[in-house]
Amino acid sequence: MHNSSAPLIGKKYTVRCSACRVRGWGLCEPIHDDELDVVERFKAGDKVLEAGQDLFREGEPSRELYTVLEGWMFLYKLLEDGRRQIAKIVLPGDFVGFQPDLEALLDHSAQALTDVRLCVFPRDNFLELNRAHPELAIRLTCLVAHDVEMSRDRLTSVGRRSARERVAHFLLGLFYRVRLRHQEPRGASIPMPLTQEHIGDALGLTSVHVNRTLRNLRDEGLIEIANRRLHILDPDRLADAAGFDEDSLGRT
Amino acid sequence: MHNSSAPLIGKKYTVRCSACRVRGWGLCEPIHDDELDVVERFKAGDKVLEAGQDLFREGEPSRELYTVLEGWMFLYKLLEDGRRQIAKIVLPGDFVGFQPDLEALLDHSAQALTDVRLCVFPRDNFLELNRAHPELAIRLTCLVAHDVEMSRDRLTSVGRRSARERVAHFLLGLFYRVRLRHQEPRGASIPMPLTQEHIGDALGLTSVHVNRTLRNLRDEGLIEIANRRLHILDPDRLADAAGFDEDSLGRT
DNA sequence: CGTATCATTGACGTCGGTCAATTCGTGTGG
DNA sequence: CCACACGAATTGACCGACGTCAATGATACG
Repeated sequence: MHNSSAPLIGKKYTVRCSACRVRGWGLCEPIHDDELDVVERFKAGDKVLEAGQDLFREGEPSRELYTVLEGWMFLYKLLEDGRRQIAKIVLPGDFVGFQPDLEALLDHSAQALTDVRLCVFPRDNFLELNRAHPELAIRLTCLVAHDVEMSRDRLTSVGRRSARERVAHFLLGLFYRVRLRHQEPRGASIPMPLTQEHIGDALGLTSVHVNRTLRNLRDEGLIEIANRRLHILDPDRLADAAGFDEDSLGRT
Repeated sequence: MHNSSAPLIGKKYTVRCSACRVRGWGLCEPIHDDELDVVERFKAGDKVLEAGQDLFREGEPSRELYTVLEGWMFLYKLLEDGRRQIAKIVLPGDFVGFQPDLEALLDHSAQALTDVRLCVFPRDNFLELNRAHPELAIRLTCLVAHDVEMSRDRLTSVGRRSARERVAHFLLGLFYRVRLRHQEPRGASIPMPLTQEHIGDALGLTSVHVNRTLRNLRDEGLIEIANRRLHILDPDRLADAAGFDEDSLGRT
């Protein structure tokens, strides 16, 4: 199991903030270049995870906070009997692990979809750092507030849209989100490390029904999934199928 | 239409922060008593809304931020064809209207369930206020982060729980949330201004199915709804029906 | 009283779930 | 290079939870 590009496992260096791949996206975006060393001194190092591994699990105490540098993850919750809800697909630049009470136990889990490299912040004194750097605090608030928006969007899909609309909406949203973030070639396709089961667990569907829905969309020439990549063949008609609201494409 | 207690409409005075009913709950909780006048000078006044009125609507520019002082509201999103998803039940002490980009258009609407009194903050310079008061900024972050938790909880319900589990979970969660907040008599009942349609729109169900589900729970002696009040008759068995996770009762 | 809103209930339909078999794809060992 | 293993994708047959439609009550309010 490894990323599409170069494997991460084994590379043991620590990313310098000044050369950080997500300099423009992560928590540190509003931090002045010449203040960056304050954050860098605070940073506890990098962490590398293989695809399929959990970064943390619901019920554990929170020890660290993370910015994803490379690779994809997802956040999820489990019910007692094993039913799973995936709450968020995490892309490079996303900040994970924050919760209202940093002393409390974690209320959700996080798992790597691909091999992943993370920037690690110690939990202790994290609020101090924010107090000392109001810009950081405000940026954090905005990141979290954006999570609320995405989460309510998803809730609206799962609560009120048909399976077809949900899948179309999800794929299109993911597509735009990835395209905004990756400086990658601007083709009409993105990497697709999610299985149909992942998609189902994100949308409140079974993988079987996701499969049928994807086949419909494929048969109609709207999308294509091959080689672990998602191709958007007809964005307009896909947006129709999604009942997509173009406004909701803010800075994700 | 009016609140269970005294009607709000017509009372035109402005609540003093020092006598604020939600002093211990709202955004200002961490603000020192002797600093409170800074916030008070920032406050733009009170606003009163009748039950059923919208405070703001999706797509409008954001002008103000609010703390609910009295009464209940809900946040919701509409699809083009009118389907509605209720994202949050808003109680006194809750802060509403914040979004990642304060310049952007609102991505959701807010409506009063009962008559409501709000504390109004101007949107402009709100971030300045936060910059000047790091405690406020951090408190805001925590409030927003708590919204994420609640939203993901709801998502998990809607995505992965049966109608029965959803309804039981929702009622129990609301019950605890209200009880934590109101200094009210600690009986086993709370006010219930929500219609069955509201409950359905919050849980991704139709009002008809909510009705049937409520009847089941009532027939089994778990709950009772009468006189616009919800009575929890058997919290333990209701928690069973919900597959309720007792951990998730943090400081809501 | 008349009207409006909400709750309730029955008959019936369907979207999406369940179960299970088959195929595909990719990585592994011989 | 081939045989095999294992997870994921695919497909069909069937089913049931929840939605739709529509009628009837119950309450509240002007």
